[in-house]
Amino acid sequence: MESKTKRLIAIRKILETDKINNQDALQKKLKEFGFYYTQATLSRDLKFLKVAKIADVIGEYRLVLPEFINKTEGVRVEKNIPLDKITSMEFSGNIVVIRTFPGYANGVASTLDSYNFYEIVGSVAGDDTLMLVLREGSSRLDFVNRLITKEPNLKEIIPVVKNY
Amino acid sequence: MESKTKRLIAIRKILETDKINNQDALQKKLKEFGFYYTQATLSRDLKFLKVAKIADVIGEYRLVLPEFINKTEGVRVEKNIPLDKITSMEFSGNIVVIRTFPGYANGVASTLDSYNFYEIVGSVAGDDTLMLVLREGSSRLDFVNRLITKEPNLKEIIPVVKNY
DNA sequence: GGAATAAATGAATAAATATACTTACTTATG
DNA sequence: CATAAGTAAGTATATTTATTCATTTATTCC
Repeated sequence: MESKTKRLIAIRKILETDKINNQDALQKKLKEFGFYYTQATLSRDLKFLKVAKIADVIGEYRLVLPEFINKTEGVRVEKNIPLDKITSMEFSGNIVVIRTFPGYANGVASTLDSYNFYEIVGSVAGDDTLMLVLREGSSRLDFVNRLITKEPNLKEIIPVVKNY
Repeated sequence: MESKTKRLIAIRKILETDKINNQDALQKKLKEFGFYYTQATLSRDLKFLKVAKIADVIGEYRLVLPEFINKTEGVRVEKNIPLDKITSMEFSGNIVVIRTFPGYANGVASTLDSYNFYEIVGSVAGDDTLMLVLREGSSRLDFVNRLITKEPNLKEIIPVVKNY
């Protein structure tokens, strides 16, 4: 049917502009545009369109078109600067301060970013220093363990850390 | 709890390597790793981790970590208020970690700087991440409230915050 | 045009997922 | 220390979503 395509387009348009949190809401919205279909059809449509239902930052579910999903990171196509540019690592509070050879902080930061460690909320880098913010609930040891599995030769640089 | 973090990490690891198509399968897989939890808990975990359930190319559903979702096409329509470049905001300790679209962190930081919020001691920005240091005595809520009065549309991005 | 085949859809239902409510336990606070 | 406040997680259930099955509607190919 021609109207199927129309409906799919309408769905995409709706999901682009409105916050729709389930198929029921979508069905109602479609009605406003003159599309009368059952939930079953919408389920099939969403499967076809690869729409995802994801919780957003405020903890509400939303139907999201695939291209609108926030890739946080990890997809950055920068060559991985080896972590052996790191010269030291220290902790203070929930901050990890990492020193590198001059000029390498950004490279190291983006390498670490690309690993997308759950324990790290975010990072910023200057010239020879970068900082990571540890996630609340994640311990230094959690982070260190994770790091070592990725880059075992860092062991010498990583300070002895207690689990807090 | 410590074990919650461990479980979250395990979930992420499993979803990275295996094809998991529903919470039931995830629950079974977790058992192999010694994690015994109910479906309800996994539902909460997936919400927290922003895992999506999407149909893949062969029409099977899969649980997918946010950063693994393929952006196929289409570009998000960005408005030109600088703060609309913000994609997420998280807190850890006295640090606010703000993510932006690539390249916009500095712009956003200087916009925020220009507001001269009392609650913010200072900021640093990288490429797509900036950090604000909260003033001692100022709560997250203080900051969030202040921010919302400036930029109400940020509400969607700002996490639910308790007053500490 | 009409039989054969495929596609689209709804109704009913199965399956999967989210959540209200409760309990145990941990962490702050006076 | 005691009480409050917060967090984690299970149970039971409500809600949401996917699918099976039947029917209708379109498409293909003589």
